[in-house]
Amino acid sequence: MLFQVLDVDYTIVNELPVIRIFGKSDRGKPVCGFFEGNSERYLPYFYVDSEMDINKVLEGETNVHKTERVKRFLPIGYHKEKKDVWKIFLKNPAKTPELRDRLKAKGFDVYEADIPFKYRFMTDFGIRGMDWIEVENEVPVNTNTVNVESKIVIKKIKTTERELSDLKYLAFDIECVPLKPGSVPDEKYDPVIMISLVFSEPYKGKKSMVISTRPGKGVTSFETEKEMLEGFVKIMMEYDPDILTGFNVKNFDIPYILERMRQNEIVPMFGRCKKQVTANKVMSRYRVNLTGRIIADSFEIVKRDFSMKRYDLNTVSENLLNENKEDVKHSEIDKLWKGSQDGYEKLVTYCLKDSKLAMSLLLKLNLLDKYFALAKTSGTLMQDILDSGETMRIENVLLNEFNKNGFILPCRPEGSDVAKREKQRIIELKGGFVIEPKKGLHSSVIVLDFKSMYPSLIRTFNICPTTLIIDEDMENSIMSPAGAKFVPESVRKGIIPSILEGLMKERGDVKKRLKVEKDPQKKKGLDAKQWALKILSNAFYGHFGYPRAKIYKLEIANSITSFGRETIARTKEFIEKKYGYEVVYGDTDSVMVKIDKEDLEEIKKIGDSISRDVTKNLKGVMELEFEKVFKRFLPLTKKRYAAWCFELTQDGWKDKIETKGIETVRRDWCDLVSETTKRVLEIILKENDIKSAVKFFNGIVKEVTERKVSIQKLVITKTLTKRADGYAGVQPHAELAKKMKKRSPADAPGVGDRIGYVIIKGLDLVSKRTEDPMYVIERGLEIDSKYYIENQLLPPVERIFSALDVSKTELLGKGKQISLCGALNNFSGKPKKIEKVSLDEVNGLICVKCSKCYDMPPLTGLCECGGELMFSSVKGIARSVTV
DNA sequence: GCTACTCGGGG
DNA sequence: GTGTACGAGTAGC
Repeated sequence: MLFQVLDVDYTIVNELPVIRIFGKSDRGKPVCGFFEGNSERYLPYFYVDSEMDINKVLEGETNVHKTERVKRFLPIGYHKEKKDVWKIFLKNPAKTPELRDRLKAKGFDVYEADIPFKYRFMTDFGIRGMDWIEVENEVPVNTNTVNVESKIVIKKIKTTERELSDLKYLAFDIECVPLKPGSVPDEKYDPVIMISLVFSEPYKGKKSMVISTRPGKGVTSFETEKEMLEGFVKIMMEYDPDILTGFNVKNFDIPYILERMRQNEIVPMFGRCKKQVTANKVMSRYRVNLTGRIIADSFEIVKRDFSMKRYDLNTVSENLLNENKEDVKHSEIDKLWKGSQDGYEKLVTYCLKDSKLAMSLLLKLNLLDKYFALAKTSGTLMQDILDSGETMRIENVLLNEFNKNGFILPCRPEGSDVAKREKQRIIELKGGFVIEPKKGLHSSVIVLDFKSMYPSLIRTFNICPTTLIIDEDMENSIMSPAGAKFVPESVRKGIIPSILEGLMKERGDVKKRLKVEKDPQKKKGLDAKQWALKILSNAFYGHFGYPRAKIYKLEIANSITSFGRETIARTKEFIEKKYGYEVVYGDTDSVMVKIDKEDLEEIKKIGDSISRDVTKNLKGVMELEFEKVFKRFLPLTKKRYAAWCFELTQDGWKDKIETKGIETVRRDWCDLVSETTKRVLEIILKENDIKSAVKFFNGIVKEVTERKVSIQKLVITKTLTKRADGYAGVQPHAELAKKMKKRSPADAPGVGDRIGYVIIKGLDLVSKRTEDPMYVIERGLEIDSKYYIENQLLPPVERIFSALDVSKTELLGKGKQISLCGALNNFSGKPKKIEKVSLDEVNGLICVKCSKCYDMPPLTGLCECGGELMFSSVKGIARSVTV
């Protein structure tokens, strides 16, 4: 039998563990393989480095099975010889931490005592997540501990290479109604009213289903919530998906449904073993345990893989699928649920659409390809790849490779060590070298990059914890500019350099295959593979400087960056001295070289020849590459620039505007800002015309002042995350929500709603001058053009222009901006005092003593000169204002 | 400029 | 489950 590994866990049989491998056979059948061990039971173990007789220490430890004296290399520092260490075998994996902590408390050096049993097994038997396993002469097992038909004993394990099997997907979405309208549903009290399910393979001839406690067209209805939830479990078990998906199901739908099952006294059992499904809250996030299936939450993956302003299902589907959610507001769900049959059916469609979209995201965009590749290359189980970050992947690779070569790994640090490391890291870890940018707008700049710089440095200089020379003196050692010393490859090749060599060579092979591959499906798979190899290679460097890492070594991290800084500095010098070109900028692994040619092909030729020349003079596997051309390059500061970029692709040269560190989209900016910033950059970079860009901006300022800009472009949007009166400070959108509630409680925005607002003219704090755009249009209110110019448009644009020495006054169109107060003073000479004016005549504040004008009252309530402030209007100064 | 805190998605 | 885990963006100093 042949099957692909989806999940691994263990169960206790006769007080000893038995490994279970959950997978999908080549014939599309779910399988569970049981592995007990061959002649001997396979048991958990860890290591202790001690000269003492450990058996004396372990007397009375009931969980210890046996001990062995074995030879291993210690992981940190170069050691000529393996050392005698104790290998302690245990009975119950779950009780390992207890013993580990007792030994640690007694001062013993403990190794590999924090490896989950399933990973201990996988490492020892060379099994990686999503691997194919070949089993011969399978023997069926008689057990009722798993909900899988094919249950077999595994005696011998052999892995093979094969394409991904066809997996079965289920997308679902729940709807629930809060008992208290307008609040967020509470899983303790508020029932689930409806669940939609979408199947990747038909289930009883259906592509989708909606189950609910109210009958309707196309709805499978149940009498009670309890029956519906039982129905949900039944469908899940019968359909038996490998992958469970939905939008934010991991942090909402699943925990919610589990609590509803508890309230209804249903045992939550819908995985592939007879263990209850649990969702544990860890630091405000849930971790769901669903044995044998993989939860792949579309929301989480999209958030990781795509950069967007917002990540709600509608925005995400619009951007990635060109589809939209059904148009139902949260506050409407209650009405539709309780209202007419037509309205109810709208709710059904809405619920179904959400599941469909979640499924489409996963399948149409092949979102999982990259993660399947990461699971295989790092050896991590698919669920862990989706749930956890880089650390776990790296440490899995490390465990595999260290063990294979006779090394053992340290344990993860304890809380107090992490805190110490965090402090030390800030002080001692030095990053890459950023070349001071040459001011101005440059033309024809070549971008040259070091190919995989940090991994290449690690390989070139044999940087590894296993080659680090600790307090020994040795000839021929390699010394980094940071001072650490490593043994050369001839003495011992480091494990990490070897890992990286393997990963990088494999990536080269995959890329070669990718070039000739024609089949689009296979191409996607190969592309995911090369991406995973790159991501993994690049993550090693960071690991040495990560305070929670098993191998945290600042000497190593600093050695890598110091070699990097040296390389970049030398490269800059080399290019400037030998070629006479100017290096206008560079960051960590790149140099931007300004040359005097126009033609792209010609420029590339020069770039290639410089790269070759530099590479020739570099050590080891270091390589400088031509990357792209900046036809125009505008550096603002270190780490911030805009460029008109040309890249050579398979279909010739492709151009785009590239920005780094310049915010073009920000949540709290209105559309006008991003549009204007974008256009300004375009004029500067593409037309090479600063004056024209200034003129364009002057025009926008004028349009705003003259109120010619569509109000839609001035709308700023924020989400009301809690009740409007629950905010501590003054929040613009919360203030508006309060106002709207006063006007019409029924239509007021509720918690979770997005609120769009504009800033209108007035005397209050800006945050209190927020208004509903519709209300502004209806009432013909005046927007605060000064706010939009000074606080929205100017900040980003000013940063760009200051790199070109264009001043703020030029941007505002000098002469035209006489402040209203100035005009007022000029008209009236000395301000006259008027007792009362109405609010719409007020246009600012004025000091009675020195006549200085203010749009907003200073915090002190008084003028800088100490004078009293009065309202000013076209008519003069008012003591009070009628509203 | 840096550090501390908040909030996202879901209904 | 031999594991205790974000991260971008904004407010505040």
